[in-house]
This record gives sequence, structure tokens and C-alpha cells, in this order.
Amino acid sequence: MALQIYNSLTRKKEPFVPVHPGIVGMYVCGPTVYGHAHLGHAKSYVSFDVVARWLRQSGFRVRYVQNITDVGHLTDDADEGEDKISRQARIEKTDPMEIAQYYTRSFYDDMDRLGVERPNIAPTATGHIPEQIALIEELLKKGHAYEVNGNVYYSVGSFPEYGKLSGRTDQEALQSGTRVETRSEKRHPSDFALWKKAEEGHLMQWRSPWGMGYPGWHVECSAMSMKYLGDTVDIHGGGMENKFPHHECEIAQSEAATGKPYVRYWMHNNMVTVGGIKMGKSLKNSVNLKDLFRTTDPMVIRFFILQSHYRSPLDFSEATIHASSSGLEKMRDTRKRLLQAVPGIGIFDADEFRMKFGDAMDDDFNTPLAVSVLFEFSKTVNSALDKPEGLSSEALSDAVAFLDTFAGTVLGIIAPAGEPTALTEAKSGKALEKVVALLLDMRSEARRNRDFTLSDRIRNELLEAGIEVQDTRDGASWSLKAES
RNA sequence: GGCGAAGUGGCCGAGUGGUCAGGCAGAGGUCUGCAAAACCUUGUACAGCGGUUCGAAUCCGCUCUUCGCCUCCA
Repeated sequence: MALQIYNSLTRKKEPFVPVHPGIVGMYVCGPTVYGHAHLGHAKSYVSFDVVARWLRQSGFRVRYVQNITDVGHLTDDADEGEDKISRQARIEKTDPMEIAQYYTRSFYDDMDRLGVERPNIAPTATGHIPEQIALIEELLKKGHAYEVNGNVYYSVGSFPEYGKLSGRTDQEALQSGTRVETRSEKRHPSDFALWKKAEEGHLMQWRSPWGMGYPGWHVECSAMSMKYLGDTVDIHGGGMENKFPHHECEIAQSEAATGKPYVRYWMHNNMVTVGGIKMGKSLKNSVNLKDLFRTTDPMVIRFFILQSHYRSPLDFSEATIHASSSGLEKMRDTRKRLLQAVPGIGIFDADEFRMKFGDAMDDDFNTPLAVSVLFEFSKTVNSALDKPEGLSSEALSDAVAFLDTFAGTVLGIIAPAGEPTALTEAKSGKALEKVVALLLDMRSEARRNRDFTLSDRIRNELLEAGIEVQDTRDGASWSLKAES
């Protein structure tokens, strides 16, 4: 089966065909850096990380661009309110650029721990002011924008297709019931800002043909996407809440400027909820990732996210995180067993699982179904290892290769071979390894002598030291337990 | 009010018009000195009401409920 992607623009699954065969341009809306990342960011970037990984696994060369919004945008409606980054700077008594830099690093720290691969290009809005100005000038030239008092607005009426992504095509109807105050300066209430005049004392401002000011929010993504990925990008991703107005405005700006389709496949991921309510910074229910990592292995979070589909909402609770933790542990144990098993004569063919996994991923990145294939695999392998004939060395290495590719390289939920995690790193300490080996040796001698008091004492005291011992067919096995 | 998504067994969560999702938790069992793990067995779930059909959780209609967007937001 060939890859199918659900396209938000057409509202159906479509076969994936990039503009240039074998090459994929992918743009994902990045964070506005004025606070630490929360679980909602994790869902979004883990989801698109897996999209990129699967495309690469499928043989595509992927250029993944994800911006950093480091120009503050406004706290309430499109034209009023305080710049969020400036506000944070005021709260922390520092400079907006320091805020942006600090939270950018914080964001990548968290993403690294979640195993999210860095984008190929991570452009900042402040680093692309000239590109944004050029795009605005082009829109002015073509009559899609107008200037009033140092502000430049996009004229929604000049672009008949406005609303095609969100289904909001009737601009008159849209106005009733809206909470946005009409600004007299704008020709139409739906028009949006491309460039804003800097008011007195505004810290982030740049020179432009319309005076000192700063860019509107929507224009940065259009400018940077087209700069690095061309006028038509294959995949543009982001959170559902950005469909309108953000993505709608991007389409309007870009297509009006180039006359070409802006995006072939729009992908929108759903929200993380807490008790059924959307998690958000402004609502006070967001779960900060750094806090969460204190109690929960980041890989468990990643696994938890991938156990639901990217287009489904994901409800956060202690209970479901715990369930994910147990499930992931099972997967890891299977891999450990495979690595430690003494080769036998049993045969095993992972190809059936490769196919099922691939079909799941090709069907709009159905990671929960793919994960279920991993569990089926785990059960099959464990059953085989439970049998006296075990698995041949070829079967063992094929099984490990399967896990390393699909659970490791593609889903990123187990560390691929040779890549140290905190735990394996600690375990590779030669001294520790020798000490534990010695104790296990003594324990097995005690067990041979049926001295279970001593053997249980060794096991219990090792457990207290954070080392868990399990007896297996092939002898005692040990692992470091994560702090909990 | 407008636009959109969704309601699956104790919990999470896939899915197809007619044999099985899967995970977690629970129960029983195998194995084991005991643990743990693993494996086996075990749950007649598809919001409600109509309709189409030989047959629908899966298609259609209506009703109820929940959520998102319409203001910054992953």
C-alpha cells in the first residue's frame, strides 16, 4: 500500500505525491517562545517527528523546516493587547531577545529528551524580516494589501478563495457573533495585519518602507516556508487551532503573491486535553514538560502520545500514563530478552510484521495500529523464546533488527542499538557491571545450595540500590530501574 | 449563531458491512524455591431511536451528549 495522507484542505485521505519525486518539503508551525513547552507541544512535535521519520524510512529525502516565532504577537485580538514576549520580558525583568533565546533552548532541551529529531532548518522570525517585508511589498504591488498610518493590512476581499481551508467562506456571516471589535482603520473586519507600526517604546522593531514596525504573525510562516521550500510545499503541519485564522491567512498571502498553490497536503494534529478540556497556556491547565519529566520517563510520554492517532484528541491522566509505562516496559523487556537469549533452533520471520507495520503507517500515520503490531510481535517472540527450541541466531538478529528499525528508528520509543540512554550509560560503568556480576554469581551459588535467605537478601538489597534482578531461563538478568 | 470533530467493554484506544484489534487493570492457570517476567484461558463493547440490507458498531436520517475553532495558542 502506498502512503495516504489525510488532507485537511480536501477533508479526505489522498495518495501522497510530492512535487518533486523522492523529495519532500515539509513545514511545521513552531512554537512562540515565551514560556516552557507543555504536553500539547509534545504531541504536536512528536507526531510530526514520526511523520518525517516515516517518510525517510520510506525512502524520501525530507527537508523539514520548523520555525521559531520569536517576535511577540499580541495577547488578545489581532490588533490590540500586549506583545507576549515583551510582556514576559517585563515579568522576568529582562530583554525580549533574552526571553526568546532562553525559551528556545528550553524548547529544544525538552524535545531532545522526547527523542524529537531536530528540524533540518529552524528559521526565526526575527532573522527573516527582509523576506517578510519583500512578501508584503509584493502583496501591495498586486493590490492584495493596503497601508494605513504605517500599518499594512491584507485585503481579504481581494482573494476569493479565502476560507477554503476552514470552511469559513461567508465573511459577512462570520462577523455576527464574533468578539473582535471592528477597527475603523481596516477596510473590512476580516482583513488582517501584515505589518504593524511600532508604538512608542516597543522593544522589537525594524525599519520598513512603512516606517518602524514589526511583522504580523501570519506572514512569517509564508515567507520562511517559501524561502526554504519553494512556492509550493508538500506538507504543512500544525495544530488544529491554527487552521483558522493562521493557516487560512498563510494561504491567502502566499497564493495571492505567487499565483501558485501554497500547500499540497495540510496536516492538522488534535489537542491534548485534561479532563476533556483543551490544555492551553492561557487556561491554567497545561502540564509543563519539565515538571512531567521529573516523575515520568520522557520515552513513556512519547509512547503515550503515539498510542493515539495524531488527529484524535489525547486526554491526559495519571492512569493512562501509567498504562503506557507498563506497555513500554513490556516492549523493552522483549528486546532485552532477545539480546540476552542463548541461540536455539527455532525460526522466526519478521517480514509479516514489517508489512503490517508499514500498512498501518502508510494509512495516514496510524501509529496506534502500528504500536499494536509491535505488541503482537512482542507476544510472538516471547512465546517462541518460552519454548525449549528457542530462536536461532538468525531469527534473534532479525527480530532485534525489526525492533530497532520500527520501534527505534521510526517511532523512536526504544533506543536503537548502540545509542546510549542514561540507563545504559550508567550500566556500562565497568566497575558497577563487575560488582553486580559478582553478586549475581554469589547469589546463583547460594541458590544452588538452596540458601534462599542469602539469595533473597542479595536480590532485595540490590533492588533497594535501584537494581532489579530477574531470573530467566538463561540465568539472572538485571537492569537499573528509573527513579520513580 | 457560524464552521468542524467525536461518542467503542472497568480505563485507554484501533477498525472493517458478515472469523481476532491491541494495551492497561481484574480473574483463573502454566512455569518458578519464592519473586518478577513471560505464556495460556477469561470480558456476547460499539450513545439513543428509526431506516437501508439476507446481515450494521461499520451506510442513511433524526435525537442526545462532548470537544475544538470563530481572540494569542501545538
